[in-house]
Amino acid sequence: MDRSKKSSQRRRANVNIHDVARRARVSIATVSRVVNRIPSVDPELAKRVWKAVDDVGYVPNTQARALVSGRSRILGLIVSEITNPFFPELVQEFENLAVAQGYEVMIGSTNYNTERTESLIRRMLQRSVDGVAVMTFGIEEELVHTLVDHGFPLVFVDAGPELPNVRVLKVNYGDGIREAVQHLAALGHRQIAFISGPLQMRTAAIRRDAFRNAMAELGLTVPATSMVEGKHTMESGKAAMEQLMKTPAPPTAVVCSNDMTAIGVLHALDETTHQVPKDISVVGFDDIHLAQFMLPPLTTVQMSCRDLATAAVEALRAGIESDHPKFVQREWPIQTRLVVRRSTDFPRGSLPAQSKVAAKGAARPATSAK
Amino acid sequence: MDRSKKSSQRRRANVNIHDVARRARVSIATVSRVVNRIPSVDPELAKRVWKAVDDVGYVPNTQARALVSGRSRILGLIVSEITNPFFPELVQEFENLAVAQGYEVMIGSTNYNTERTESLIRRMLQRSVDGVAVMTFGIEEELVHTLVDHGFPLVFVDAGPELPNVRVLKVNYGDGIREAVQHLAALGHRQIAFISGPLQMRTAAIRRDAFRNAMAELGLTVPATSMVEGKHTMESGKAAMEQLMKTPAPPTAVVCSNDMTAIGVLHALDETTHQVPKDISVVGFDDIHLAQFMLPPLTTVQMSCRDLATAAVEALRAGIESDHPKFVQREWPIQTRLVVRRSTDFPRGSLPAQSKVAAKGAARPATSAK
DNA sequence: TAGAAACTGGTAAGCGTTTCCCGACTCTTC
DNA sequence: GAAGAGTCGGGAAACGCTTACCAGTTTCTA
Repeated sequence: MDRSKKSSQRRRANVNIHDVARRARVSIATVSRVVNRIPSVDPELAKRVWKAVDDVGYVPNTQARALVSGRSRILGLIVSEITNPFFPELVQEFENLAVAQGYEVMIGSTNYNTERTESLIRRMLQRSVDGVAVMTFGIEEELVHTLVDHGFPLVFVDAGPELPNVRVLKVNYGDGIREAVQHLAALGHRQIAFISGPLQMRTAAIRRDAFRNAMAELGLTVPATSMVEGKHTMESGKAAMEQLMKTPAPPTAVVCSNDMTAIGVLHALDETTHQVPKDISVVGFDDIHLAQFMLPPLTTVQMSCRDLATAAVEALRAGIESDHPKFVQREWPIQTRLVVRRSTDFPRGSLPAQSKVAAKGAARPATSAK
Repeated sequence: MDRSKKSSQRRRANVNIHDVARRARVSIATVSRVVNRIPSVDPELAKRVWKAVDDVGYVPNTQARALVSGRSRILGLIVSEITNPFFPELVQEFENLAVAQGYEVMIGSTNYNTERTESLIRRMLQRSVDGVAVMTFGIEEELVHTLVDHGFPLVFVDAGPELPNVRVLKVNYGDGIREAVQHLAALGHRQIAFISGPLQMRTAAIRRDAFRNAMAELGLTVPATSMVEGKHTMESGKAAMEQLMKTPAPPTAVVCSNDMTAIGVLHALDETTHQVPKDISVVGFDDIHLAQFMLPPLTTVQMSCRDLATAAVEALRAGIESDHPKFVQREWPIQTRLVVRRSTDFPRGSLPAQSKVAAKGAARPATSAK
């Protein structure tokens, strides 16, 4: 009863700019100008056009728009794996910001798979995205090359090629990790171990170095057996912790390169008689949503998704919309900070009970657990 | 050195079909036919064209294609909240399947927010998606209306309007929940409580009814105090469990309407002296990834993301590509089944130790914990 | 009051495809 | 050897929009 209107074949275009023009008794050029808010149109006329738009229910066709303007108003977002809880949060923020700026976002996960990644890039090319944010936290060389060749604005995390259209989100791992180490040291820990991510992943190496430096600053040494390489997964975290417990002088605290690793550590300890935090303190990194849901809720270094997303979208927009893309800053700083929850405490028997409260207060910075 | 080629203004189109045509010394029509694998082209000629395509690095422009063909080859996917761990898994599967069929997917989350949802639908309309899967597990009436009016293929979960272009994924909650109840009953539980989702959410009501029926089948009664309404969140699960423990005869087992609720229950119990599963057994629903990472790993009713995604994509494709969309089946069944992990066990002291093993074997169906 | 400047709004040329229609060519067949 | 059937491939018309260019009006200045 309603769809008989225009069913020449299968669904064809809805109403178009001509319908609006006819109804408002103006040319299509004027409609276009009104819709795009080009100020040279008489306000009265504009009002008439808007009314017509409303009356006929006109929605501009993005494909046509993109075709003629050369910009798709789509931003690509490449992450490692969408099922890793860190990323949905990032995606969400990114999407909100992009949409607020009139962009759509095309999401893809590499799953650490070259073939998949290549197809992903090809897809983005085909849809002619206006720019791509690569938030994989690991440089995958080929990916970089393919993308760079095509000349559209690019954003990487931590490091990226020295090219005019590339911006880099510089995460300040040092601050957060130093806070974590100092927090543990203030609680009385001296034997602090570190479970890193896969070291060929650049971000993993950077985090590890940040840990080493923070320890050195406090004059604490880290025996080789206290540095274990994991894979940023729960399983690897569990395995790493089991290995740490076998060493002659097991640590009283463990700092992990990401939260999933820390969760693995919690699991490993759950299978022993050790309790967290009474026997061993655990610190994660990322502050994924899940961290606060663990038992006990995880003390962790927060890397704000919102900050990351904001910087990424802004850097991309700057590259796309600026008249002088060359002069846009190349590096965008991102802060990290410790969030203290319940997985860290004094090492067993380290302090007399009555001084605990004071020390605790001192050792626990900004306890904003959410 | 390379980009001087064609930089009339800001980045303009790369190579186009004309370039290929020129190089292969054919018309653009032929190139189009070759690229679209229309069989009426002489194989030799086709080979020449493919070579030209390769030589000049031609990538068809999707916008133009979409403009003329009227199909964007984009599938819309609407979920409730991408940060709820259930959804990324669904998104991933959906995307894989869609891409395999040559579609791109446009994801959006409603966040239970009407305004946001409206803008989302407007965006999808603008990008002229070929179809939309609404996987929110809750009917939001306005959403439905807006979508339905536009006539493109639609997929809903559980229930949807009776319209020719609408397909419905019918989840068989009954089977999985019955398995869960029988599992608990077999272990010896009689006082089994249920924490539902928000009951105005259709899926929540269905799950609750499935629980009631399963209990009735076993001749077990459910006192009103053992049915608590939650909100499908961790916080609400925690609150509900606290309420349950205050009742005169607290349950020995709790079935939850989703996993997040169950996780909340775990948290509530963690703050008491009750242990899971020794004192209380807990069963979730969904089998989110996280479920197996809990302490203890959660026994839960699995609703397979892959099944859901597969059905959604297929139903959508059927609506889009079929010559006779009317004859495509309206209902697509989805199974559920129990996955037994470690959060369920005998009620304390219910069975003598020596018979445990046997009972356990009997009571634990298909223990495929991953 | 004439002429220039400032505004408005219309015409039409693409943007890169797909696809209809038709002509050219190759085979058959009588 | 010519006519009819069957292939193949090219020309050109959309698809819906933006925007350069231009023409008509109005307003301002000398």
